[in-house]
Amino acid sequence: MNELLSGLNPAQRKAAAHLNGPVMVIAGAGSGKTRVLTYRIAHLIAQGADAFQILALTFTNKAAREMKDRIAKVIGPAEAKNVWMGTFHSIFARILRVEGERLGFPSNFTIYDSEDAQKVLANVIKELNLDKEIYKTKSVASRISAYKNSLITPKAYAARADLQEQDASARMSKLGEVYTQYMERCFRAGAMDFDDLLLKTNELFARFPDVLAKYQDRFRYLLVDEYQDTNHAQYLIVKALAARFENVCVVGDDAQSIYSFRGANIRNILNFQKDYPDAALYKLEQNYRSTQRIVKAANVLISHNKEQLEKDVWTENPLGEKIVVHQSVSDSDEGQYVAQTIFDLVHREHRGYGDFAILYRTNAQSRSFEDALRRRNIPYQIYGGLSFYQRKEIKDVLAYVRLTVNASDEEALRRVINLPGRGIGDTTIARLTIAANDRQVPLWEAVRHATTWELGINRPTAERLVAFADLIDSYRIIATQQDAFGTVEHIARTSGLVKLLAEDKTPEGISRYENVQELLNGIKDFVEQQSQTEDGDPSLGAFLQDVALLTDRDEQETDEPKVILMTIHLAKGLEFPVVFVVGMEDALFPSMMAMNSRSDLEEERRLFYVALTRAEQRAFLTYARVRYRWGKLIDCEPSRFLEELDEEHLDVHVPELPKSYGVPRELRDAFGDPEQPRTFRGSAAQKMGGSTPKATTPPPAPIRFRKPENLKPLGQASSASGSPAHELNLTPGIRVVHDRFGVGTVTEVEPAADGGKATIQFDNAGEKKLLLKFAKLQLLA
DNA sequence: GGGTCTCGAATTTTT
DNA sequence: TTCGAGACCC
Repeated sequence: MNELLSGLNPAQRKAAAHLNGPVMVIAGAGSGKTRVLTYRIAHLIAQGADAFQILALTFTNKAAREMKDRIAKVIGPAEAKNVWMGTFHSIFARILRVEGERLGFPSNFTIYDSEDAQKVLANVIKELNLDKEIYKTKSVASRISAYKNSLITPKAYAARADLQEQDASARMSKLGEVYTQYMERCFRAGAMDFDDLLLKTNELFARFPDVLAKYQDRFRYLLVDEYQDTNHAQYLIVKALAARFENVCVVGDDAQSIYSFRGANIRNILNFQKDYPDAALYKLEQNYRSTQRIVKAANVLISHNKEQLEKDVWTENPLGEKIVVHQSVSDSDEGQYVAQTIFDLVHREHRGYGDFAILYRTNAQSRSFEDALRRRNIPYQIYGGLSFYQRKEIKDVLAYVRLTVNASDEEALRRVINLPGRGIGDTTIARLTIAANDRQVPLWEAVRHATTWELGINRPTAERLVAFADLIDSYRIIATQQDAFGTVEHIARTSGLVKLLAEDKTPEGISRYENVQELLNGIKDFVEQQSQTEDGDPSLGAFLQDVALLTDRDEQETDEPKVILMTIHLAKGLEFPVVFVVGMEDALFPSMMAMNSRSDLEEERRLFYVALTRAEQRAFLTYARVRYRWGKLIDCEPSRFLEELDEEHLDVHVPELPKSYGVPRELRDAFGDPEQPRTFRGSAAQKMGGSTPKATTPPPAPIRFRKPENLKPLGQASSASGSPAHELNLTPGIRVVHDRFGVGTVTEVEPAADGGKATIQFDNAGEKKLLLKFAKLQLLA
């Protein structure tokens, strides 16, 4: 054993070697967490555990893939293949394919992605004659998703007066009905959404103890990666599976919990020791990634959070350079500074472009960096945005595939029934929908019976419907005779989809066409891969299962090194030699939506912690004084997080503003208010600049990131005019409704020129301090 | 049924 | 500003 684990440090080794009983590993950033998981699995097998008895759960396909690869290297690919390793969703989808019939789902059930789910909801809302301005599909979807992640089924919801009241106060008193209908529609379509995969697994385990026992017995060793990101549903699944043998090892870092908006519950990791009182706790505190400066600065930052597990991350790495904090005049200026700095470092320090990452809070920020990088001919790659499988043309092809595999799949049917155009319009589909709803059957049945049921559809259209149904049936036959590649190629050719794409000669059209070709190549790869393994399954159904839970494809690793641009969320788990964290401004980072409550703010701080700890050697933090947002130029203040960093580790660049800066054009346009003396703009900026020259003035001015309190922020004077929120004339005691927090009582009002602030005690969301200028409050009638 | 226009909304997003 | 959805027109 010692030989196998000899490459680990003492803490890592203990964590990897402690095989029985509950174990929690708190792994600081860059502390070799994956290494521990990998060696723990290898060690388990070396100690005689059957690879088939090990279940390792991750959050992303990428993480699962990486771990698989690493384990294969340690214990050999043959044995590694037997370990059940994958995302929560893929593992439990696999189990539900086998066991789902107990819950009434066919084994070929479809997995609806978020887009499908929202379309179903939109239909339900429409059919229930609800106001779509109030029942916005997005917010309805996120509410339902939150319920599912808390295991609140429509039935459970019906028993929860508090939740109903909360929804009613958001003027969605029919939410329960929408939820019920939505579930019903998915069920009839033989479909589960992402959340269902967890919800139904819980239901399965709760209702069928024999099934639970089977999997408890099978998975004697559980490992969970990124445990801090588990939601309630995932938590309960793990708990249920672990109940018998309690050989459960969770690995995570509470300081990197950044997905609470997706239902992740940081309490799961904070309470692990309460759930398993005799749990062993190991802390991986040695950081192998970053310089001492970065590690120390990150520690100081995260120490501002109240809720956290105690740990002391340290490193033996060199001290490294100070973290540069840089002020820019504007967002475009910020872009230029970053591009210029990358250019300089590439030449001065002989770095490659691939050494750099630019991390931002919101996708919208990428533009100024793209512009600046392009101007300097610096190659870059943006991550995020639409993934391959979310593209329309790909989803169109896959919809045919889905329909072939599962004819009940309503969303797939709706998507392709008139694509390419077959003369089947909205009216016809509406009639089919009514017929299917009346009979409580899948929409497909109505299509199939278009000529036999009395639906009021005219003869030619009914015949076109039957022809379409025949076409899909013919695909089903092909699918039994050919592998996935053969079938999809046949579908692409004969459905008319490819022809449709080929006709479009615009650059976008050509790209769409190529994407479909790319999909076909991917299917060919899949088929070849499957045929190489003895128990492989190259069928269409197998392909669809494989693809339904993929969001990204392996990023095309280009040979050319490129500067990476991505959101901080996407950067979690990655590392880069040089990192720029940009847009370090209040209301941007921390996000405005997160500034009202302690827990939200702490999550933003963790997000900054994640950003900072991505850096191996150098980190740059930049902010701008003004920035275009929603088409308007707005005034910005440096992020409060910057003040929280220990200045000992910082190198603050606040360039002297050029003399000609006086009244810059862009500012004059936006803020030119003749009645407003405009000295303070300049003087505030000058003060910021004044502290730069490090050696000169005797009493070194303390670093100030924030404007002195007595300076009114620019722009407010002119923009303060009547937004509805401060016409409400709030006084303490008034009951109001907030979009997100629901109903609350005003407890305190602080008037100000810009609308002021109000403290509100929300019935279900606690006390919040809201800026009236931004909070969309409504009086409760 | 498909294109064009206007309006409105606009963190983060592992699956 | 930009993106998307929905209304509206041909």
